[in-house]
Amino acid sequence: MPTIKDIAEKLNISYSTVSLALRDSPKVKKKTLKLVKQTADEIGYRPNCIARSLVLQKSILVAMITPDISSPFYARIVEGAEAACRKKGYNMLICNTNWDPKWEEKHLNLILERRIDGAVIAPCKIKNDYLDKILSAKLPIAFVSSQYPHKDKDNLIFRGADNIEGGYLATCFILKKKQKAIAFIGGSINSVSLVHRMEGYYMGIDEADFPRENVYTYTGDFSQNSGYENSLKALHEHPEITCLICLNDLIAMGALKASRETGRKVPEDIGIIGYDDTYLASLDAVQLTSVYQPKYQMGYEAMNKLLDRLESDEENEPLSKLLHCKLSIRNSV
Amino acid sequence: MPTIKDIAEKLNISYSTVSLALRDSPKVKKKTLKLVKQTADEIGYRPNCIARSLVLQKSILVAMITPDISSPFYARIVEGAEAACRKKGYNMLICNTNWDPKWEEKHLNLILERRIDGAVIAPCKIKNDYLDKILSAKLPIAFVSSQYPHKDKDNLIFRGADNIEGGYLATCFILKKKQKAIAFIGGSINSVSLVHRMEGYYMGIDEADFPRENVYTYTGDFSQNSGYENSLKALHEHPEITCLICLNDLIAMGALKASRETGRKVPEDIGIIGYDDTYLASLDAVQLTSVYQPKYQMGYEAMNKLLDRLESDEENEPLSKLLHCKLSIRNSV
DNA sequence: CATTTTTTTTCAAACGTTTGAATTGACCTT
DNA sequence: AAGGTCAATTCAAACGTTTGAAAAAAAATG
Repeated sequence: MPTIKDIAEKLNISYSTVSLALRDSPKVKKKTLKLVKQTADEIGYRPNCIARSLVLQKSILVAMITPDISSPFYARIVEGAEAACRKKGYNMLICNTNWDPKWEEKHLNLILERRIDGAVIAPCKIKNDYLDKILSAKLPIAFVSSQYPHKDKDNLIFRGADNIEGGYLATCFILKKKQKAIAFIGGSINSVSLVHRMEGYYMGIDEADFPRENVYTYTGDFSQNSGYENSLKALHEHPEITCLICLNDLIAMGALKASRETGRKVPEDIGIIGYDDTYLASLDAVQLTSVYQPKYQMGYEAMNKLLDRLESDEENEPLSKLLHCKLSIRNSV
Repeated sequence: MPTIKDIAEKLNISYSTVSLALRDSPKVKKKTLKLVKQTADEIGYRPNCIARSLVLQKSILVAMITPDISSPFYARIVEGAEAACRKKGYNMLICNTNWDPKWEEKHLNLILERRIDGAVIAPCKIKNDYLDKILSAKLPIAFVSSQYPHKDKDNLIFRGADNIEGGYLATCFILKKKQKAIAFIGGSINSVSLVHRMEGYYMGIDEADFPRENVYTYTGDFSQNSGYENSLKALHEHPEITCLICLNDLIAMGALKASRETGRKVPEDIGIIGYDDTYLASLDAVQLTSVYQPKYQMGYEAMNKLLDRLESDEENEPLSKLLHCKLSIRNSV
């Protein structure tokens, strides 16, 4: 592949001049500039980003770390982040952790070694030693979806939805109608956002004076299958349940299936409410009532803020911002 | 950030030795090796991939270009590709083209400049001048999903499903039952795979001696909404239609909605068949019969083959491989 | 025409690695 | 004691850029 030197030799000028010319420096004579660009085209010259990165000490490369890029929730966040990158001319590395902290660590290490300029991360665990280490290593990081508890918390970029609000909206809504018993389906408490969400759920429950002994909890992971099995179990152990509160839409899909299989009609016999309001919920065949989170916006703003920080030090709006949830009411409650 | 030189100075040895030691060269005394690694740990040394890439002339970085990473079809392909990268220790850049050849070109250019080692691409257009240029620039590229027509075709890596077979399976299946009229919904012919798919569809139609004048075609894009609108139009213009053949699952979702809204029951009054067999089709609430493509496998194998080629020149299995489709029969026909 | 000023070009070091060739020093042979 | 072998280390160039400082060339000034 041709280099700057090749152009220089061909034109019999120094390669400093070529370098300057290629970047439209006003220092170089217009005639030379044109000549340089022309021969660059001719021999098919491409700037070498690697060399450039080495001297400039930045890579114009940024990473996005998510637990599961194939989930409709994270996919939408990734989309937003990608859009922000595209707009600013950055490239984005995508790293899937599969909910495994080991892989999260591995990816973060690689990011450090690649001298990536920064990363947006949707952490898969509430707290991590290596995340602390990375944060003290001053690698610019933005958190999305889940806030990270860190001593220097006020200096962290974060975009996520108000999960307390989201949970609160959900239980308020379902308890407007009379419920005999309700159950939470899915989600082990391993992230801050879930803790908040539960807090919100219970706020609504207490406010409606619904007896806590009629609230059951079934923990599991975030998959459709886990939702299915836990719902079956719940409906079997407590047939009086009139509403399944699912910790995301995928789980709700499983709950829908379980309800139907046990001969219950939705929403007549049982209510089901999801969380995230992914496009699954909006499918005509599904029509799931769900708590909307501004996923795209979260991804976009987190990345955008990160890139802002990379490019200048002036900060205008706050680093951390909690976005509002709202209820997408459809036909499952 | 500390460098090799820092370690060398601290230990009063040359930095060549440090470099060797860090990579476990047998040339360096065990005692020194241990000492080097220890101090590297102490001062928090991280190898600098950029410098390394510059001298080694490779970046251990690979790109995946897709039209739409948020579509369940491509997302699954990306997952497969990502898995292959992870296994071999490569990082993957993800590039979204949004079905826009302009962005495809831009991404390819950046890939060239970044000295990315290679790319897997799911092209958004049947033919492109700049893709030709890139191919002659000898950047290792693997095609996935859509085959690319190129003079040096036999030397291209490709993994995709047999779309002729897939289309054939679909029409054979629906024509086992009696149909009055059928319609194709969605998809403009801009990719080789679609051409093949249509060929397959018609193979089945002709084999069943179904009259071609009872076959209608409605073109559009690949979105749910396009599926919805085209289906409405089709059912309005030709109420006798008894089956909608959708060019992907998203379109089928729209068709499902349109059918329901016009008071038709699925599958009693109208049959709907999708393509790709994404997890949308498998949702309990949806139960869409669809043509399965091995998406994950396509992504995985394309990337894997690409990485193989990057690491050695020996080729054992063929570069290009057409995978089999099969019918996932559910409850919509 | 000699000076000064301005424009344009070149020099050379730097970024952090890798690596073939050269060097050093220890130990063994004869 | 000279020569040879081997292990361990060091030298120095290379990868392809950028950039402040120096130099050269051109233009303006008196």
